[in-house]
Parts: sequence; structure tokens; C-alpha cells
Amino acid sequence: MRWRELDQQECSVARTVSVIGDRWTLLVLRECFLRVRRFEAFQERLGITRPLLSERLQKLVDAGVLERVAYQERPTRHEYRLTPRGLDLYPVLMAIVHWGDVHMAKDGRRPLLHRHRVCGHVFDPVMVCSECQEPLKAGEVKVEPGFRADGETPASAAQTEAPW
Amino acid sequence: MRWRELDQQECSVARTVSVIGDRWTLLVLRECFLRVRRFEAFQERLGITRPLLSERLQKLVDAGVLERVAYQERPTRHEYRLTPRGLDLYPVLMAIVHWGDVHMAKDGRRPLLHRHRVCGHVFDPVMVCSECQEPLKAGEVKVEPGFRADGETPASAAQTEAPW
DNA sequence: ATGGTGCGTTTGGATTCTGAACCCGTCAAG
DNA sequence: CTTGACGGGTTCAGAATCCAAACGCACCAT
Repeated sequence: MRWRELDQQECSVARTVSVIGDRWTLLVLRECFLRVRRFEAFQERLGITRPLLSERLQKLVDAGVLERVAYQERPTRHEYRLTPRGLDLYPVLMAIVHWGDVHMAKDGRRPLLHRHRVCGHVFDPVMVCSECQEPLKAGEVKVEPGFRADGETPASAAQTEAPW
Repeated sequence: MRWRELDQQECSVARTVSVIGDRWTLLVLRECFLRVRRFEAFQERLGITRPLLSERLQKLVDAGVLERVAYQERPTRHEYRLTPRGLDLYPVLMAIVHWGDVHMAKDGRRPLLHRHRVCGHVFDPVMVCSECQEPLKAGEVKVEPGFRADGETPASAAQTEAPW
């Protein structure tokens, strides 16, 4: 498999990675969630080179994650905004931030804190089960075959229930 | 900023991306969570080239995400296992899987289903607030400065509360 | 002696990334 | 009416990374 053929894989991780898995793309999205919208702002804040920023933004637009919106005429200028599809990436970013906070922060000091307007507290993001609301642990989740486009029985390799 | 200097950034997203943001690395981790452990198995299942797999596994070991464990002597052979630090990446993978299920699945058909042993149901992963247990929405979270190593006042750029 | 297994490394050519410079439409100042 | 600034890109050469195929190595089995 080549990197560019990822989106054809029958796997939700592979298909998501084909959208957000390029270098810089997750950092561009970080800035988007911090309400950065303009080419110049992305470029300056990230230190990414201009050709690459241009290409990455275009890919995110093509994927429906961002939209390019005119914010003035004469001269026409555009900015990049998260679409609903892009906003749905929030849990991905929060999971990444939280892992970094826990495992990569020096002396346990977090660069940013998150406050939940709903309850007013500084919080951590927690991944829970939609059915019972309990926090998810990898060992408590069983992977089962879903639908496969080719109609074959899914290879249930690595389905033994050994611990990690 | 160059890609390799990412880990020096004062940002949890950047530091996490410096570990998991390389091409193939998230797919390697997907396999790890499916209990794949051996070099040959990763190589065959992913179709990644051998030199790259070798380098990615080594980086994950260096980052403390995987550990290299001998599973036999004569000849000595090793396998790669998730450490506790690696297991903590589970929410990241689940968030990615879920986004792919919702936004990239053809005809809404998911390649895999997840069953929660605790409650017995097929579920979706949901990111909630650790304090009030409510599902998180990007617009309901305020970003605040945390600790900064350089002692400066954090640049509160893009802190206006405009919608996306 | 030959072949197979598991886990890599080496090597040369194909992609991709980087850094610097350049281009374009518009406005504003000199 | 020329010059400069602003925002948002594109072009281009050289550097870094990736790919595919082949090779190496320790052991075992035939």
C-alpha cells in the first residue's frame, strides 16, 4: 500500500488518516480551533512554508473539513473556516491535547487549560461509552466485524483476547 | 519551524504530533490496538516498506509508546507491545475511528463495530467533560493560559469568542 | 547443502519538503 | 504615476524522506 492510496482502505482509521494524517495538517486544525482563519496567520503562527500551507489548506477544503469563504471584495480575499465536518474533529484534537498534557508536559505543567462553559470548571476530556457513559478502557472493548464492501468474511486476525 | 523541532514547542498538540504525527505511525498504532505485535505482521498487514516500519517502531519505542520484548531465544526474536503510555493513546484512536465512521464510511456502513464488555452494547465513543460528564462541544470550551516555561504572558491571540 | 523463518539493513531512484524569490490585484502616499 | 504595503498565493532548485528490491544474519529443518 502506498500512502496516497490510504483513502481506498476499508478502515475508518486509514480513511481519517488520509485526511488529517499529513504532516502539519493536525497543527493547521489546532489553529482552526483557536479561531485562526487567514493564510498569513497560519503561516506566521506555524512557521510552515507557504507552498505547503497552500496545499494543505486546499486538501482540507477538498475533504470538506474547511471551507474557503470570501471576507472582502476588491481585492477579493478569502479565509478558511471549519465546516460542521471539521468541527466534528474536535474530539480528535482534544484527545491529542490531553495525551500531550499527561505524557509530554514538562513537570506536569500544561501550556493551556480548558474551561467548560457549561459547568464552569477546568476539565479534562474523557472518552466514554455512548451507551453506559463509563470511561472507555481498551481492554473492555471488543472489536467486531461490521459491513464489508467486498462481501467477504472479515479477517478476524488478532482477535484473540490477549492483554497488551 | 521545521518538522523535526516540533517536540520543542510549548504545545501539547505539537508534542503529541511529534510522536504520532509521522506517516504510518497512527496505522502502526491501530494494529497495536488490534494486538498485532510482530514485525512481519505489521509489514504484511500495512504494506509499509521494511525500512520505514523499522524506523517507526524504533521511534515509538524511544518515545515510550511501545516496548521491545523478547518472546523467544535462539534465535532471539522480539515483539512490540503497547506500554501504559501507549495504551493511553486509545482515546486518540477511538476519536479517529469514530470520525471516519461518521464522515468517511460509504453508505454509512462501518467496517468495524465496537462492543463495550462493561455494558454489552455496541457503542460510539463520546468525549465528555471530566467535571460534569456532558458531551463536549467546541463552542462551549474556553481556552485559558496555563503554565509557560518562558514566564511570558501567553499570547492570547485568537481568543475572541467568534463562532467558526 | 538447501531452503525457510523472522527481523532487520543497504542501496538507488522517486516523492515530498524547505527556503527564497517572485507575481497579482487593490489601495494609499508621495 | 511611481512606489510601497497588504493579503494570498505560485515557481523553482536543493535537501530530506520515502519506496521497492535486494541482501544479511541467526537459527532450524530436510
